[in-house]
Amino acid sequence: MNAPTIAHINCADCPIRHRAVCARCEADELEALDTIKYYRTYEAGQPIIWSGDVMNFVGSVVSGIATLTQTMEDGRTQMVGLLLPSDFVGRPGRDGAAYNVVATTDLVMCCFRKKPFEDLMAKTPHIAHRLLEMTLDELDAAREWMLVLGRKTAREKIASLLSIIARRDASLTPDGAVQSMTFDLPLTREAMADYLGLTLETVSRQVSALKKDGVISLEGKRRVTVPDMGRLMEEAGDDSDGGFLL
Amino acid sequence: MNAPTIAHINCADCPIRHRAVCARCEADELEALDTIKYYRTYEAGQPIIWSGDVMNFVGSVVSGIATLTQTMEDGRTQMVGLLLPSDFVGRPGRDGAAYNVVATTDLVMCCFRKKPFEDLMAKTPHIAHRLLEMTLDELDAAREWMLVLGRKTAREKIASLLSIIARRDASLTPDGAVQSMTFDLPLTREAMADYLGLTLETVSRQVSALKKDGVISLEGKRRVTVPDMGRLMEEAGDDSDGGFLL
DNA sequence: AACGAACTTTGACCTAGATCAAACGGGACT
DNA sequence: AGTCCCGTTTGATCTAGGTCAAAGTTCGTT
Repeated sequence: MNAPTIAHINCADCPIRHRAVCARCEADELEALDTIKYYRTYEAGQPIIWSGDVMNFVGSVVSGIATLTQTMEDGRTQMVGLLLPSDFVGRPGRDGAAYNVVATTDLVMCCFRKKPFEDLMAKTPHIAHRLLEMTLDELDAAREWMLVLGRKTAREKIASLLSIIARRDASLTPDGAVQSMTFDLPLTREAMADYLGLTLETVSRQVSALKKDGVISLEGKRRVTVPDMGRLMEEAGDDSDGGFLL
Repeated sequence: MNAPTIAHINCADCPIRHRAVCARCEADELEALDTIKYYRTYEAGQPIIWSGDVMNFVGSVVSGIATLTQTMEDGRTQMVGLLLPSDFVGRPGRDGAAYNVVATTDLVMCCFRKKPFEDLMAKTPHIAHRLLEMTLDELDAAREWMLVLGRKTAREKIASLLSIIARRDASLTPDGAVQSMTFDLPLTREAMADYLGLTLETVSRQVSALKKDGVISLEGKRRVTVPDMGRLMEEAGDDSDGGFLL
């Protein structure tokens, strides 16, 4: 049989180009994975897990978008993660979910029952290594977001969010360095506000301001085009090391 | 020979009670670790790594406290992690440091040159698993902190920080459930501000307010006693599920 | 004991973003 | 075509926390 050229820890055959590729995985490991995985779909708006629930599976997003949120008793909520295709959900070695996971668009997940996955992980070190790598990436992302939440102005926050979404979007259809780009905002103003620690009114105002200043332009409420990614990243307060490489 | 009863991924013999224990590690793995580790000390205020530097070691804190910070070009800084004894530093599989790491007190680190550590990790799956577990814990902590930064008021932020420090402190000398406790603040008001996304003046004011309201009392500027941990956690806005278990 | 430097507190004022409120799409129903 | 609903925009006002400034502590040094 053919050895696969692209091998992800979760799916050998998911219909997306996975962001992360594990070239080390062997064909028989993938086959082992194939025998225990299953797909599951969710509708837009449908909750996937509530914080505190037992979570008897792990998995990753195949298509669609989900959010990870934390909520205080009085209703204040903070989004702590945005799950785009190829992102991993769940925590091997722990039963309770720590966050609410909600599908914000129609969503397909590729799942594994937790126990078999953990068994497989114990047997195949590459999977654990890959998972460690992904978790470290997520940790970096979370820490980058702490800077956004703690120290950036509302305008910088919006620009940071747009820049992150654009970057993730671009990585799915890469063209090397990109100067301008267009994409769909997968989030309502309220969801953006929850991600950024702002109110939806402030989000709306700042989006309007960025539009007025020509940093972005809108087609409808959701379709955004960024004429100059470098400019956007300046607005985000990131050290723009010139080009926008992937 | 005696199998060790407490085995941490980094040190078999570090003079601290490690927060996290890996009972699965075998004696020979520990011996292998012993042969490649070394200790290093830093003075209070001394930088350990600058963001962007090549980092040719990984390690963990044995004693003392270090901070992980990110800085924008204009000087705004956000602390993204507080390294207490037993915390791990560094990223197997990546060369560049992503943050500034600074010793805030005199510090002892237990280090491994990165390459040998990675080799060892490849050979001993338990180490990778343990590291994954620790990284997932850190990710949870980072996400909890996102809620603090994004949605909590200044007073809640201070209470959250005190509660976290108290919790970590207590876990080093555990007594089961704790009602009241006393500890030293390891951070200046400025460092607290950088952690919380506030200014040092606001930190000072809110600490004074918590003191005036009897939530805490101070002995000097740094020694804090919390008469009622439950009260403190209420102030922090955490769902205080009654007792303060560890 | 006096001096300095670093850290902390407190006060007065200001502003970015929150809050409250009203109006404005735009698409999915009848 | 009308209307209902949900998301969005925009305006007017308020306030938590930032900014600027000046004292007060603590502690190590001469």
